[in-house]
Amino acid sequence: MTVRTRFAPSPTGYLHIGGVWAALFAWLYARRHGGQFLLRIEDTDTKRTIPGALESLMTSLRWFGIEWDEGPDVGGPYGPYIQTQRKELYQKWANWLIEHEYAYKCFATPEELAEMRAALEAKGDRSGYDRRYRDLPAEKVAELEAAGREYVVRFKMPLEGQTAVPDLLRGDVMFDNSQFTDYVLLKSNGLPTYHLAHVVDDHFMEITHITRGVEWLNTAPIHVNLFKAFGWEMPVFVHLPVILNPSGKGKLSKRHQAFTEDGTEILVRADEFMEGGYLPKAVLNFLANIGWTFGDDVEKFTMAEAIERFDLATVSPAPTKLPYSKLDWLNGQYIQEMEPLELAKAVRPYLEAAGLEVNVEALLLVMPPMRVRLKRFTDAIDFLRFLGEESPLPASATALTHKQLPLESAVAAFREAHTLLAELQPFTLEEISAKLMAIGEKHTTSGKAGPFLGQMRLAVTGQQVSPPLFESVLALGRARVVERLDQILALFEETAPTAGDHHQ
RNA sequence: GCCCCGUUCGUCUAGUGGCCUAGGACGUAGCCCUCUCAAGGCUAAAACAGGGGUUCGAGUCCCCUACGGGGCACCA
Repeated sequence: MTVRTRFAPSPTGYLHIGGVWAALFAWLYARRHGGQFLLRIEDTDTKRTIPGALESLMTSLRWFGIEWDEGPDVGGPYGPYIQTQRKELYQKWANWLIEHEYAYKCFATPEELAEMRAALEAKGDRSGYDRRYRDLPAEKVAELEAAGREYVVRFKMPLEGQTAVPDLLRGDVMFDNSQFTDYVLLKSNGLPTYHLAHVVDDHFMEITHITRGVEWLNTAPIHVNLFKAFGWEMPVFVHLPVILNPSGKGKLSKRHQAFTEDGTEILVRADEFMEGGYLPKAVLNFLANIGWTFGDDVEKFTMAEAIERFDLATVSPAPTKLPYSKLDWLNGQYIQEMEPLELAKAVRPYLEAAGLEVNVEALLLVMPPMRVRLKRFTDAIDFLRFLGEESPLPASATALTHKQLPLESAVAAFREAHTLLAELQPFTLEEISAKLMAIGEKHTTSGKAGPFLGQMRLAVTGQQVSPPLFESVLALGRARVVERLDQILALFEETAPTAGDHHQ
């Protein structure tokens, strides 16, 4: 039997990172076994569907490279893959259940239900329904129907005994049937609830492994009994653990505080990872390490490699928090492997979004040393600001001195650097580096270039932190550097007009 | 309140009765390297929630407690 898994989100908003994780595991498992992975849209709560959510969801999934073999847009032999378009199917099987006495029509009005709930709760019963329409005589049912009364279809849960939910990660989980009531399968608007829809769909779509969050474990007995009533073979249940909020309590939710107390940023929506400057393969690698281990103490691997050994059975049932700092590390590792051109292309949109116009050649020149410095593409913004916009001049010339580079030496060194860079031939990294180094060693009291290079960086880029000086100079280009040094020398003039030579 | 699940370094995890003086990774700290920032190398601190069993032997099996999480809709 070919393995068939599915990801079945509701189009109620942006894709959640936990959803990506669940989809990834289902996808990996299907790929591992050469089966199919499908995308199904559970939009039976029409009040909650948000226009555009479906598209955004598919865009996100595709950005990650999680491709479905069957789904709303690609079609497939078991479609349609959008539940509201399968309404008749659910109604047909709801009727089948009624005919075979596994379900019944319940005519309770909202008011009636509210009263019932209150009365039940007063007795400490939170089930919300007392099964009062379960055994209504056929004539009475016909009568109410003839009167045009609205109704829902409820499932006849077993009144006693236990239901075992066979869970791949936990074994048989036992539930007393007495704690359940008769749940709604078909709403009064004719649309199914999750319970009916997913059972019907998973059966007809021939899903072999139901992967879903643990929040479904408690209602799984309904599903198990439904499969039994229909006489359908039960898929394997895999209840995936929740992903917890690292900043506080509870599960990771879309309404969250953006940072934890130690200052790490909490990303939740799939698109936040895209905009945050992460590589999809890094995020996927990161997620694959949550609840599952590649093995051999290996933490960095491709999805192709993961597919070779992925197994749902070894997924941990324990809830976890996302270790975001590990994502940054992984992303940095992948960035280090990028070709300069590739990196330049990846980084540019982020610079532009930050309002920095940087030409590709300049960007390319500075990419080799930048590879090792970026955790996310967005990190490039602060590093390369000087390339994209006029950087502020130091407040005064003293800012360009150093205890090993007093004012007079600084003036002399900057003058020399100015002359040098204005004329240097060829204007290459090797030349710039050798000559600037020499200037530094010559003027510094310690004879080390370091202090001068640091001040030179500040002078040229206006930044305390930048890519290595020589690459920065190269990327800025002779013209801009010389112009910049003109301004720097003027600054020295203001501060110490008598320093250096004597034109005034 | 009732029911269900879970619990190894700060975090993600390895571990399926002896190979565990508990391994890896991120993060943290120190040192080296160094033009800033990084990267890289080396080193360090850091965990079996607690209590009872079972067993020659328990992180590994069982029970209880504690803690964490989830669920109890005509929402999924």
